Amino acid sequence: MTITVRFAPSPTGNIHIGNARTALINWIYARQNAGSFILRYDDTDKARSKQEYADGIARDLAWLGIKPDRVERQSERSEAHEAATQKLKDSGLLYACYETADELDRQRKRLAMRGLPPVYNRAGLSYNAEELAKFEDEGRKPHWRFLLPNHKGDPSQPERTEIHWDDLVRGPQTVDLASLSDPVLIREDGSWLYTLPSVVDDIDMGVTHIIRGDDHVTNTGVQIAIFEALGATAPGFGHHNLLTTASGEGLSKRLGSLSLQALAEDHYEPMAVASLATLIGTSGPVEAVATMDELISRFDIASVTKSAAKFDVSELDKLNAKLVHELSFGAVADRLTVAGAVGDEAFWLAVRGNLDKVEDAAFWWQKIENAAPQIDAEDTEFVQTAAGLLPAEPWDETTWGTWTAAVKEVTGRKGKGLFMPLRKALTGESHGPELAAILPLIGRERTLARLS
RNA sequence: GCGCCCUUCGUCUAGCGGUUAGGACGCCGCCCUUUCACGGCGGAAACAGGGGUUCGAUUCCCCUAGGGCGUACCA
Repeated sequence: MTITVRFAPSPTGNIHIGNARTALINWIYARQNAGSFILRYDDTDKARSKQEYADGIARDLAWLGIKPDRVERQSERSEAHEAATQKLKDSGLLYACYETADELDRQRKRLAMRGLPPVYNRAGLSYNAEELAKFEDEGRKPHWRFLLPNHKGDPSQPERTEIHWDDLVRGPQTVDLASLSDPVLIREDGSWLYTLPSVVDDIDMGVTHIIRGDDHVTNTGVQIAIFEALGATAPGFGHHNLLTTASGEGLSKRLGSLSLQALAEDHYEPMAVASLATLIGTSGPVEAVATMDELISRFDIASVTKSAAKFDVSELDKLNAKLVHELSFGAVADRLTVAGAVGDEAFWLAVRGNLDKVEDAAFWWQKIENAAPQIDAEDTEFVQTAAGLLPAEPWDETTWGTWTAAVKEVTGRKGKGLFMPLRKALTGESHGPELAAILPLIGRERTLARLS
């Protein structure tokens, strides 16, 4: 059986680093097992789902390096969902309820005040003809709940109230259905919540492993019950830990700065983001790896921890810089042009070690092309002397050594007093890439101009 | 309120009754380097608190505290 996983976002917003973690872990798991990765838009909520968000999700995943093997939309599968709905109704596992959201809210508050668990009372199971007539008269439409296979004191129900599964990351898990309300599967307006379509699609699409955030562990109990009610065997489950912000709050769609789109716009390397997003919260070293293949070979889903991990952007900055330092010219040539740094390979190799982001290369390009020389008053004479000792062209990486040796000889200066005035005159900066590499790029003519 | 889960250096974590409590990132120092960075070497740095159990608890049990998640006609 082909290992099949799915990433199933609802297209109701941009995806953030936490969603990326889920997508990446699914993707990597699929690749590790020669499996298939389905991108499935859970867009049953017509009011909030938007095409532009769906497009954005596809774009962000592509940026990360994820290319779905299949793309599906729940909204196009209502026939299958309808069939499953009918099946559940036929077997008496779906029942109509007429409480308003308000009434349900009050019921829960009442239970909470008495220190009781907020579990639905199953009133919908026992309306009499008179009550039903009254609801109809009032024009109320029902929403539909799935009858959980727990007995709650009802001897006609099976004994089993606990659902068990062996979680890919959390190990043996138990959910007690007796502490859960019968889930609403169909809204008053007749539309499905994500619950049933999700199970139906997972069955039909041959999903073998559901890998998602651990905010879904309780849901899993309900979902396994639905899988079984539909006559299917539940797939495997894996619940990874969630990411929080550095200050410990849960990630949410409100944190715009941690959206993939924002990260991309900030010029972070996709592999830096992917590395951090998948490796953090695991027992392995959190390092930036250069390729998806390497990430795939390094990641182990069993090494994911059970507690929430803090995602810190400053950590991303460091991984990003480290990655940039090792990027080959071929990998960045196109982007250099876009950034306005039209340099060649020699240029890239000279400056990459001083960059945090590839885009920063433009800064050094400017310094090489037309720096504003910085010459301190007390160095004026020294710099002019140095200008007079400039070797003839052609220049190469040995020119700097030749030149400074001559300058040292004549002026008697050495160390910082020797090279710093020259660096500042040539680049306008007191730090930067090695001058031996930079000097040939500047060339004799411009060097002369900057020294005078 | 109810339920589930979690708590080891600053951070991500290893540990599954007896360890000098290990690693990675970061930090500090030294070396390398005619700047910065890279690299090499070295260092500081942790078992949330309280009770048990035990010859012996980071490890097992209970309580407290802190945190995450769920508890929706969101996903």
